[in-house]
Amino acid sequence: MVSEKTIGRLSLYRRLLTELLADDRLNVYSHELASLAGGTAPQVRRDLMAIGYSGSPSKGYDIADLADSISSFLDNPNGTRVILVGVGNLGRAIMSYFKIQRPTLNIVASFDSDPKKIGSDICDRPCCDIAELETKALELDVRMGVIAVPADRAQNVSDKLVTAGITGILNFAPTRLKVPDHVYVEHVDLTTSMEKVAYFVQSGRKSTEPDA
Amino acid sequence: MVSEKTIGRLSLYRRLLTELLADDRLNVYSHELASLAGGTAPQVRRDLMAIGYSGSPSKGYDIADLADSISSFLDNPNGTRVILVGVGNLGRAIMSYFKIQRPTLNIVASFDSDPKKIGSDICDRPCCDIAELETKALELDVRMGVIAVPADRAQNVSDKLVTAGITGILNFAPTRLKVPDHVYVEHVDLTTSMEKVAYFVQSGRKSTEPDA
DNA sequence: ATTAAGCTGTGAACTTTTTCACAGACCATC
DNA sequence: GATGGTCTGTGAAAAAGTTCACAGCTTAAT
Ligand SMILES: NC(=O)c1ccc[n+]([C@@H]2O[C@H](COP(=O)([O-])OP(=O)(O)OC[C@H]3O[C@@H](n4cnc5c(N)ncnc54)[C@H](O)[C@@H]3O)[C@@H](O)[C@H]2O)c1
Ligand SMILES: NC(=O)c1ccc[n+]([C@@H]2O[C@H](COP(=O)([O-])OP(=O)(O)OC[C@H]3O[C@@H](n4cnc5c(N)ncnc54)[C@H](O)[C@@H]3O)[C@@H](O)[C@H]2O)c1
Repeated sequence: MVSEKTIGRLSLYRRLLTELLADDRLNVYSHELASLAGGTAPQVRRDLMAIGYSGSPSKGYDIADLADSISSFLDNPNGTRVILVGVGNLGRAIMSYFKIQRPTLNIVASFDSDPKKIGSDICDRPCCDIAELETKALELDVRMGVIAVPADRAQNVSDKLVTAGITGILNFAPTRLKVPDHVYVEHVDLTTSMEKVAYFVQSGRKSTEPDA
Repeated sequence: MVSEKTIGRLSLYRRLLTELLADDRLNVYSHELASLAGGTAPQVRRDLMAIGYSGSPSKGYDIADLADSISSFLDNPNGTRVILVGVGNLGRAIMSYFKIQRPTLNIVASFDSDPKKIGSDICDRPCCDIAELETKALELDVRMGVIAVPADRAQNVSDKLVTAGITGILNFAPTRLKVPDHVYVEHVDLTTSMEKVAYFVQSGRKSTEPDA
């Protein structure tokens, strides 16, 4: 089984490969990809081994082909439809960023509790009443949700998402969500990230880890 | 030496302890803190052992005292002064969020290249010209920086920060920064986080990791 | 007093992740 | 067609991180 860390790095490799393609590169060696990704060559080779991809000793990896292989491993072939709850400062930043993104990751609607926002379009997507979350989510056939509401509302929103059949949540609220076993949660804790950097600045310690 | 993972969890524990304090709790057991943090009891005890903190077998840990111990381990006693570069959607969200935060983490100024933003105040802090970064950073005596500029500008901004004496960077741009050895970089890669969740949704795999 | 229960601190075992190191493949050049 | 250099794929070793399991302490109840 492919480890969670490898999944994250594959996503990174794919993005780097896309950039290389745009530069008209055709092939890449593990050590080059490693250097771009901030890792080591053996690690790149292990990660690719995990998805059963093979390169050639002379040319390295075929960039376009590898990117395709990673995509067919990572992506849902029908694309992933996403809803976002909490259209505040952060929610809006995310909406605007992923609006322009690849069609495979598609934020199809947002939800809020603020009457001023409900009914309007945020980044070309309808902003709906949080009360309609369950019905709308089923209707839109969505499996993934993003939580960007204040911390004290996050667990409640999470419960609603789970009821609506969501099985993956990206959570920006500084709260550890309690969810059933079949639901995957990724916590993005910006305060902790800030405090970690502050600690390393304060202590004078240098970076040791291959990746955050 | 305290591991990077432990540093991150200590930051989380401190926030949970602060919440418990606000609920007038005085003591907490490792298994309670573990449950709030989404971890295990032995792990909490190991993490606290790493900073040399001891609880009592009968009462567990003294909440206020433990929070203080974590703070004196993590924080610079004079506070950490931070500058942010790139006042776009994301940069503004972060400015507004950390404006209200504890005085120990203080975003003192922002920088941008857009003449419309330069000179104005963003969240009560001056927005300066990126060209002045080096001089202003020295003047403000800042050691930590946040990068929220477009990907193709990130390395250039990073170089400027390093020249200005910054030793810790929180980077939101989807670019792996090249920095000298003494500089600590934390990458927050939201696209990868999204894609990870999408993968787990698509594959039907459940969450296994103790923490993201 | 004595017993019982439930906690912490920690050596040791275990698991996961990363790195090493080298056989085998491939190409370019002589 | 042999030689040398440089790559991949991978078993094995090492390192890092986590969990187990229990001794020892403290309190509460009998
Ligand atoms: N902005 C940041 O940089 C930052 C940093 C760290 C953490 N966070 C966390 O991210 C979350 C969002 O941050 P923000 O700065 O965007 O906050 P915000 O206050 O700007 O936005 C919150 C939004 O959620 C909406 N909302 C409130 N209750 C709701 C409910 N029950 N259902 C649906 N919508 C609801 C509000 O109307 C508002 O639009 C918060 O939990 C915050 O702690 C943000
Ligand atoms: N918004 C998101 O949700 C999101 C998600 C993933 C990644 N990111 C990354 O975060 C970064 C910022 O995202 P955003 O949505 O805020 O973008 P944005 O375009 O809204 O903001 C970028 C800001 O940087 C400024 N800028 C450009 N060049 C500069 C320079 N050389 N020096 C100083 N300032 C400069 C621009 O004037 C603008 O204010 C980008 O790298 C983006 O890829 C953002």
